[in-house]
Amino acid sequence: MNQKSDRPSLTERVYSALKQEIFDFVLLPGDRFTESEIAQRMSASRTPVREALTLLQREGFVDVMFRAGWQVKPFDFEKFDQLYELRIVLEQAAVRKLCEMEGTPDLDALKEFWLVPVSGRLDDGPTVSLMDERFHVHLVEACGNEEMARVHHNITERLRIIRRIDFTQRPRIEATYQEHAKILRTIIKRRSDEAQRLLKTHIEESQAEVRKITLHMLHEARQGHQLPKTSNP
Amino acid sequence: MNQKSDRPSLTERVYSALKQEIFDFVLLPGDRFTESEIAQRMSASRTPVREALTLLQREGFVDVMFRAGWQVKPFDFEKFDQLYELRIVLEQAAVRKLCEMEGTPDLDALKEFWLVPVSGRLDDGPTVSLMDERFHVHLVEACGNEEMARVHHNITERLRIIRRIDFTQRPRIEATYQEHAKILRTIIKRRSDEAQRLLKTHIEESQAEVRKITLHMLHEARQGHQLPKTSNP
DNA sequence: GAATACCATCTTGCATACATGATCATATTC
DNA sequence: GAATATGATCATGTATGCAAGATGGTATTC
Repeated sequence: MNQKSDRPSLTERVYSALKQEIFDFVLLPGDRFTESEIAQRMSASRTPVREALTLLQREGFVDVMFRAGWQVKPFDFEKFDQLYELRIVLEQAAVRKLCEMEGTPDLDALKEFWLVPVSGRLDDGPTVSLMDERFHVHLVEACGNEEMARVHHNITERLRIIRRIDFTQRPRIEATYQEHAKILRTIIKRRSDEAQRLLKTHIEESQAEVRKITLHMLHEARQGHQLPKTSNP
Repeated sequence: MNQKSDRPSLTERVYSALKQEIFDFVLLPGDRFTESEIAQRMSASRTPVREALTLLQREGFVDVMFRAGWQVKPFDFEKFDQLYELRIVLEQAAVRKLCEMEGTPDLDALKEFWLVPVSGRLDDGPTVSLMDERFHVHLVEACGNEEMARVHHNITERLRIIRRIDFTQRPRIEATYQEHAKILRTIIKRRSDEAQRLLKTHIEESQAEVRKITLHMLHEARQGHQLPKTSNP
């Protein structure tokens, strides 16, 4: 009866592709582009492109200028800070729920990856970055509140662009392994407050690191070569 | 430069109008409708209607069936519970921020309405319902995190349909006045934990009341006249 | 030479056209 | 009479057409 037809529509295809291009810096923050341009690149008409862009706009990834093209939303560090703060709020709530849960929370997948001897650890930045994201997403999903998971997922995507910067450096990868392991063990022991504290510190450290590197990159870019025309105020 | 053109587009107009119709039960949960039908009613073409519907779909207000029309999302009490829980998480975080804020939080508008002698209280259900919503929204806005406020705003809209039920009864209006006043005073005294506790209880009481009445209404509807074809499983 | 006026071009916002698949009432078959 | 087959109708998904406004470069003026 409820067809739901999961045959992916063109709109969805364009939507995902555009979002991915933003994540992959194919479209840089501040870049301007037009609907026809995207339509041609994606072999679609303007209609599904427009629908995809309307969604991306609502989610804060792009801006439209009246009859004057679209723009990838420029970096806004204040927004990033707010999103980080929100992330902490949600993940802390999730951890609290996990610790107070009746049955055993489903953390097997996480344990399998993060609770391993040092010899079993990966050191590939992009992979660990991906797994780090999954760790936090999974934590929230495991607490059983789908709406919370949905909101958290959106925030995660908004932050993805800058979070990966965190894993360009070796020490951060090791720190992530250690901290994730400790957080997991504390949750398993049901020590809610301690787990929340660890989680908060963990996220804030990552946030601080990202900010440090980003500012450094911006500084370098401003001094040296041209910065992509990010019209940050 | 950045035009931003706040001349409201047709898409936006249709979007708001449709959402309002859902809030006002002009479109009932479970109702099915078509794009052309809406387009005609709103004096627009299908294009802006589709864009508006795409947004509403993403926000969880409507469902689309492949080539078989649209449907106002049927009541889903599990979702409502999850949204209530999320509301509590966000508002508690906001209250914590308010209590720990450096300057004086901007709560004047709230004080003016809620910290009044009994004689100055309103007893009009719809009005108090509106002001109740504003109370909670304002609380989150005052804490200064726009992203948190945005998410909270969306949740508030998703819950609006059933929250108004809470104010169909006189005692609940009085309770709301008392509880809001107490919460405000506790925040002003910067007693964070106490304020959070009060807020949580306040929301949960409202939630319990709503659920009680809703179940009663559903029961009556199932027994007596036909329920709008809400295909809840 | 600088600033302004103007025109061709481009871009979005909206309307419309068309194709494929879903739906439902009717007809047909056993 | 019930169940299935069938076809007209309708709905969405996508492409395209058109209009009004934004943009940018050129010409003109002082």
